[in-house]
Amino acid sequence: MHKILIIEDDKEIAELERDYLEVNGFACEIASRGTTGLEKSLATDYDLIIIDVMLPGMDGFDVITKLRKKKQTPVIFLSARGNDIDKIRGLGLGADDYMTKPFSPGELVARVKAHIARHDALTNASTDIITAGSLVIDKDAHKVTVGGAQIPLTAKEYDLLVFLAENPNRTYSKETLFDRIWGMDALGDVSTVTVHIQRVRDKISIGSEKHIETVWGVGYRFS
Amino acid sequence: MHKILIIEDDKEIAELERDYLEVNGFACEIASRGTTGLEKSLATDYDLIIIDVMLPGMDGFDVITKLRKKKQTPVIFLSARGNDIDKIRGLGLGADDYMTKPFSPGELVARVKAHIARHDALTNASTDIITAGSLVIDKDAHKVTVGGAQIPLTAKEYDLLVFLAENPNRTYSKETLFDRIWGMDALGDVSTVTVHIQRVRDKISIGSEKHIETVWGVGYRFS
DNA sequence: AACACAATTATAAATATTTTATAAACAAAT
DNA sequence: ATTTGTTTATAAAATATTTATAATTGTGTT
Repeated sequence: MHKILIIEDDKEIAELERDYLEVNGFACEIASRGTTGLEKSLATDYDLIIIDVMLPGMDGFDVITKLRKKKQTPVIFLSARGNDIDKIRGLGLGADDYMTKPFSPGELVARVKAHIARHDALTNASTDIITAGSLVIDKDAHKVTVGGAQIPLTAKEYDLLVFLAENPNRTYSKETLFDRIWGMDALGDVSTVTVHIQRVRDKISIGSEKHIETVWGVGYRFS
Repeated sequence: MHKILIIEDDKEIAELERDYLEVNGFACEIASRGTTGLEKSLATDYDLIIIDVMLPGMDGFDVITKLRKKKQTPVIFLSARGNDIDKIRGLGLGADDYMTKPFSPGELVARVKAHIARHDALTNASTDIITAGSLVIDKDAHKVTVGGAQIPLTAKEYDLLVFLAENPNRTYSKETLFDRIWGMDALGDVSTVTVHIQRVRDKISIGSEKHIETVWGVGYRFS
């Protein structure tokens, strides 16, 4: 089983997180101060650490800065203000994910699972991994995971998702997608693409994450 | 003959396990309490111990924790809840295998045999062992065992299985498998691969374990 | 702003196609 | 002669595509 450290001074939130994570099969420890959190994270090899930005004494920024000098444990940052998230990104503090409060526990669990799944995939000698939120695509294993749960995709669905995920933030017309995934010389209706997009969305949809957006009158975009 | 200790407070279940194991040639003893189980396991060198998590007085976690300080006897853990399994894994309690109730006696016997077979293979100076569930591949001896029973595989079947088992969680197309196992320059139909996969599956199939998965439209994957 | 209309996309279900499983016949090798 | 490997044929399963209908979005008009 995987061990998770929660560094959070609000006891209620910390216990809420712990309960949800334990129900989902993770072993959790809680540190209520930045200093104790840092000590624990250096002493033990956690699979993932959840850090709140606002902490008494040593704040989340300090904790991750000092931690990163020693270890590369995956970190999810929690903050009440979107500003902090920008700051973390800006400072290149090496957080692997960010969530703003308030967040749904389900979303937290999904993200934790995604990070664990990615890490597992990486340590199993697979190197060809694409990640987006709680979605993890392991190209070696030809496996797709959302929030840790494996999603059964058919070959075409998989190809379509991988193509879009490998080229995020670009909009492709249905014609282009058909050419790229079905082959230039394939003949058929572009409505096939619509249906496949629909099926992929169905299968990978979880919580509020919407990976494949519709660009009206133009096509689809992964983001 | 191999000696097995069953630590289980439910008399009916304990006797069911014992009966099945004895029919399969194992000598069994039963301990109905954690304390007596621990004493017995320390006093005698069993080849394998089956421990139920829920026990009166000292529970399964305590038993294995205390046992592991002295001995490395293989242990199979039984639990009614999947949660416990995670806990065992998470605490690094050194259980070698886990089963959730309800389980089929046949499955239990198969796993017991697999552990015994692996143990035998290891103590006979063989080092090149691949294990997956009740499947044991001894590359030194060029022997494959499922639930303790030796499986006669032909050369090609063996090569195919070993290749897949050595590269788990990776999907290989029939073309790739053909190249790798039959040689790049071999000529022939890829349906040969299909047939061999089929035969290997036939021979190593036992209970619900499905080692070789079909990735539809793509290939096969060992997991 | 509210409405109607057209264009586009979503969704569900039916049909067609492809891929794989299985068994058995055949060929090759030891 | 017997075991092993390969090919072939057929059945079964899974997936792809088309089609029809519903829902949504955009646009122009009042």
